[in-house]
Amino acid sequence: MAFHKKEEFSAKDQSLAAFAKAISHPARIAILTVLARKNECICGEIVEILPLAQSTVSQHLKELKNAGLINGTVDGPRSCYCINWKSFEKFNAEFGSLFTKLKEVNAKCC
Amino acid sequence: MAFHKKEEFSAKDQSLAAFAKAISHPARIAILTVLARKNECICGEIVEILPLAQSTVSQHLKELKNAGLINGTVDGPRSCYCINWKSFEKFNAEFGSLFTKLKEVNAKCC
DNA sequence: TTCTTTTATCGTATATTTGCGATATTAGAT
DNA sequence: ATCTAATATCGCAAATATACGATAAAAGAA
Repeated sequence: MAFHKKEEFSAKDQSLAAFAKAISHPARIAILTVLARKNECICGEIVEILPLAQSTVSQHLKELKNAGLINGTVDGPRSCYCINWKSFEKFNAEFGSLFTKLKEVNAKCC
Repeated sequence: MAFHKKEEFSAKDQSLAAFAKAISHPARIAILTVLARKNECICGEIVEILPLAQSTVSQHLKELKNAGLINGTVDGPRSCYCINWKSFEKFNAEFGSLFTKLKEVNAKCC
């Protein structure tokens, strides 16, 4: 069954995989780009830019937030999101070190 | 419906998302690590190391291959895999530039 | 209070992913 | 030709992801 096999892998691999999953949909990469580009932490503006329904965008935002890649604060009837640079940088380093590690341990093959 | 909305995003975002998806499962990260570490391009050895059935590992290998992250060559009754460093490096750069780009266009918020 | 705007959440449909066992398939060994 | 070992693929079940419309919630404006 499609059961929690994921948990049998190392915490590091799980963490990196979770981060990768967060950015494994073009809509979420587009959202991150919009968040970085706009001066303010938009919300409904994202809906206008993306070819997706409001509820769908809200769901993607939730996933990015759960992954820790963005922060969200409530401002009246609207929500203000922005990139969590700290954790984003952490994941960036984590990913970079995967590549570095792979290269280091490599010993030519095929 | 869960329809091809993905195709409405930029080619670059789609490409990066596809790469992220390829490494969005700890088993696949573990496979990449094994492939990099072992001197030879293992195959069934991976099955022994991972807590997964042979058919499942074979499927993960297929996905990594489809994503272009590994190469596979048939050697008698067995298959020999190794990391495709060229495309892996390409994706690494692509990912790094996402982070760089986000930082560049950013203009403080929240 | 009632209306409006903005966003989150619920319910639902469909698609994809994950995983396994069983069954091909391939090629060397007997 | 038959057996064996290593892999890939098929068929299936269960879980998760994607997407939408409808509805709830929150707070300012009328």
